[in-house]
Amino acid sequence: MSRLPRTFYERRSPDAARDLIGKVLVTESSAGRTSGRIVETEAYCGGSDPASHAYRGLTARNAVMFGPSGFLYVYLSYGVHACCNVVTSPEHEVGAVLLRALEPLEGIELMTARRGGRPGRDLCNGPGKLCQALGIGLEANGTDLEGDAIWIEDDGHAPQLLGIGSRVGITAGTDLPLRYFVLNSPYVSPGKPAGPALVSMVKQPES
DNA sequence: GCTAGGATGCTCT
DNA sequence: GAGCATCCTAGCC
Repeated sequence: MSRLPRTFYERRSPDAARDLIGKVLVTESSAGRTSGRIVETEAYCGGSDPASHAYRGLTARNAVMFGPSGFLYVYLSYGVHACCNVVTSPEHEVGAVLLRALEPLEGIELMTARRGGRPGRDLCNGPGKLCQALGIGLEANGTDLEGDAIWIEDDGHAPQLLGIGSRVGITAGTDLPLRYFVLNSPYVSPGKPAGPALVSMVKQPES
């Protein structure tokens, strides 16, 4: 079990989004430790991607995306739900990876309580849900993933079948295959892709 | 089981 | 003032 170093995040968002599948997101607070395996991500490519918050340039909300890689960008969606991104980009570029779904691993009781008693796969199968389950709120915006509150670990696990398709819940850039997910995982979010659901699938070597 | 629609408040034009 | 990288519930099959 090793934490991902900042160099892991210092590359193009689609590459980082693909390689984050199978990694473990961990949060630790006074309430306890919770963690889950990442089973779904989406890449947002800054200035070249009309669906990205960074597309229209630097604002007070998206300032973290324009900062160094390996930090958390958390924003409020639809005025109700927090959504959690990891800032990933080579130097002088802007990009982020949206974490959409997790397979719960540790602290399931705490997650269930945070989610109002909802059991099983409904704990983390959506961007708003996983933030709620792991206790990630707007105050986590700008958190350093090399700190001791929130980080991502590599436990050597890699999914055997990786799906690549269109992103979910957006109205621009819908034709870009920038959504990565574990095929056949019951923990992937139920949202309907804006474009083709499955563009391609990749077999990973067993690890 | 599936689908449609309302809630909700911040952000940007 | 409109639009949103969503979630939940009621209603229907």
